[in-house]
Amino acid sequence: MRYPQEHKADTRRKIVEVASRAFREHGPAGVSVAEIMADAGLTVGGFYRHFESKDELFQEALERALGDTVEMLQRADRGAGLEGDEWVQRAAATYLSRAHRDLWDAGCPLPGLTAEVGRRGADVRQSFGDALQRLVAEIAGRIDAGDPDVGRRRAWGLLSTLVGCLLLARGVTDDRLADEILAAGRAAAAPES
Amino acid sequence: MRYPQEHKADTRRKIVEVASRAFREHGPAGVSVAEIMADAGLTVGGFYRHFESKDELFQEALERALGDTVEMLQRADRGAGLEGDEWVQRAAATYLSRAHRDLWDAGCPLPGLTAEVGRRGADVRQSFGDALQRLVAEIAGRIDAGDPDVGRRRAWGLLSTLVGCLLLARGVTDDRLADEILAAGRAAAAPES
DNA sequence: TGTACATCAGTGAACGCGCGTTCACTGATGTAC
DNA sequence: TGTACATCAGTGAACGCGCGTTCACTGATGTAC
Repeated sequence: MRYPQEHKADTRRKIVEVASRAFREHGPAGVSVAEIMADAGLTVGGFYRHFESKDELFQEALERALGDTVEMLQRADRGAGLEGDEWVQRAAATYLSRAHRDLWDAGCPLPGLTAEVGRRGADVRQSFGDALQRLVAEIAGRIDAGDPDVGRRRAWGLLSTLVGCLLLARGVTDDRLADEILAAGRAAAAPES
Repeated sequence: MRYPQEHKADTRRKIVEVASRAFREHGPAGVSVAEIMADAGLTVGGFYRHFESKDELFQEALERALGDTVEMLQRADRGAGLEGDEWVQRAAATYLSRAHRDLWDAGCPLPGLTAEVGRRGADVRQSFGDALQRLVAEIAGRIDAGDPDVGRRRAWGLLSTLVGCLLLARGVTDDRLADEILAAGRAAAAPES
């Protein structure tokens, strides 16, 4: 059956959205193309009308998921327009919250998927690096250090702490231990508070 | 053929060692049991005389790999017996070095494998959490803050930054960008230097 | 305006392939007599 | 001391299964005439 004009683009978007959640939750090796298509209300066969391979979908889904992180950090101050240390503290509290730790599928993809990216080809890593730099530029803009180089450096440092802390907190079973890790990460990310 | 007394234990150790490197480099989904056994100079069939499943091997290989990290951090000061901020600076310089970024298979397993752990069952995560706590106790002992609770908190914060930074640096293709990330991580991990 | 045809998003079965796991077998060593 | 036998680490082929990908097919819509 032939579909109206915008239909194909809508379908593609839907697949990427579903995949973005599934990959974050189970990792690329943990979900099949068939499962993703079923979640999107479709069947396997149609997949290759939209993507050349599962890898191509992975790359796109990852970029889309990174957008969620940008949004999360932008909304961290709830429109208060904070800057500098106050914003850092808010961002850390949001990112290193119990809620985010337990939210694999709609949260930041960096803790769960970056290792996979590192093991992939140069093209995936290139587009990932570009997206990362956009995220860091966003953070650096909020940090508001006089020198932009200093802002960028502090942004990479902050992101490292956030990502590493959430990763570790997600790796352990004991919730009390996870909370301890998250609290330590918040303290390390925003020292004066 | 029947083998001398210590032979079985030696073989098992060898398999774990080989697996520990292979899992770090390619991830658990990226290496087959057959490949691991071949690397250890054996054939697939014998695997189940030593392990109940690939998962059991993963768990043991991960614990062994974490031992490498403890050693790396212990040797970071090259026997100078450093403590406090000086030790932190040395440890960060070692962990967040170009060499360690490029050393997937013999380096710290935390950036590359923790996400996998987080997606696994409670038993793997439990033993992982225990090993992590041993590592953090080691770090806390070196940090030497008066209050042990503060030391532990700072140790988790430091480890978060180290792991997150190496993870991000390994995800990008551009070596210059990776170096920038590593330098930012070193600055964040050891602020006064 | 009406009609025949081309298009192409989506279907569902099929194809290969690799993987984790199983299994019948081997044969050198330790042990029982 | 010598011999027959039990043991069991290791072999290599085979079994199922799931997965990524392919393919012949469908049928409603847009388009050419």
